[in-house]
Amino acid sequence: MAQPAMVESRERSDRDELLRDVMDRIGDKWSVTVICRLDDGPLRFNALRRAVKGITQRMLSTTVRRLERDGLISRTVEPTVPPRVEYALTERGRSLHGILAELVAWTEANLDEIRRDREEYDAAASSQAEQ
Amino acid sequence: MAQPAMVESRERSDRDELLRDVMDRIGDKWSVTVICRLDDGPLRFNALRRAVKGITQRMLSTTVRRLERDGLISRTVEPTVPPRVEYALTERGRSLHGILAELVAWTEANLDEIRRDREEYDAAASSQAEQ
DNA sequence: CGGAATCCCTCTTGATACTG
DNA sequence: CAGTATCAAGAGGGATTCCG
Repeated sequence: MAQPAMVESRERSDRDELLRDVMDRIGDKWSVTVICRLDDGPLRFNALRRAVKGITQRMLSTTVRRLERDGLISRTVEPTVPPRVEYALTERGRSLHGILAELVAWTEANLDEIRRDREEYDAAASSQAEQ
Repeated sequence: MAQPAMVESRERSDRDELLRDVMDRIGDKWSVTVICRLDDGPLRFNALRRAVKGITQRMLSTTVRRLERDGLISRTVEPTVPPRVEYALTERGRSLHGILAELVAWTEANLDEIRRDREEYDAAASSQAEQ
């Protein structure tokens, strides 16, 4: 039999850096929302802007460029005047969205209790501060 | 038949805010790594500090306090001298780790290609800047 | 329409030193 | 051992303006 070490080639700390590389990308304020919106279908710049409530032009521009750089979304320009630019999830982006959808489901299932725990924690902390 | 709207009670924009609430928590620099380390078993403060390479005392302290506030990890103090404080994942923390593990797997499967795409993207961008 | 450039401010993080 | 306090630096993000 082969040693487990041959299959388990990555150390834990390597996985840490790996995961952080992706978390740094999708952990910003807007990336996950943009991915979720585009999972419903391709959108042009201003339509996407309207779909992602609260985002500024600058941040949408920055976010889609970074996602395109990582091959998670595609950017298609029709050279008309004025130009039409369409953004869509790539296959890689769709596969990532599948996992994010699980995170959404987990959040919906847990967030109410988490918020209660937060209040409880804050109440306990502030009552202790009064001592 | 019941309207789909009765089941689909949350709007997309509500889910956006929901998900961001959790992403804001685990999207910071250290939370995910701490959760992954504690999934291997409970650890005391300095052991956890050694397990999470590169973290400072201050950031570990801040991170575990926030994770405890959300009920993702537990903090147990043995009132000895000097004190022993043990951190462990809660049931909720373990269930979240299950999803993070999928994210780790996705990252391991995709990161090499992502990094290649990044280089390609940057090379194309810089060659265009020379024009 | 779909951006880029600039300014500015806040929040996160890190370094360091101190403590029960 | 397990933290807290203080300070400084840097990145992320918002508002505004300009452009092809």
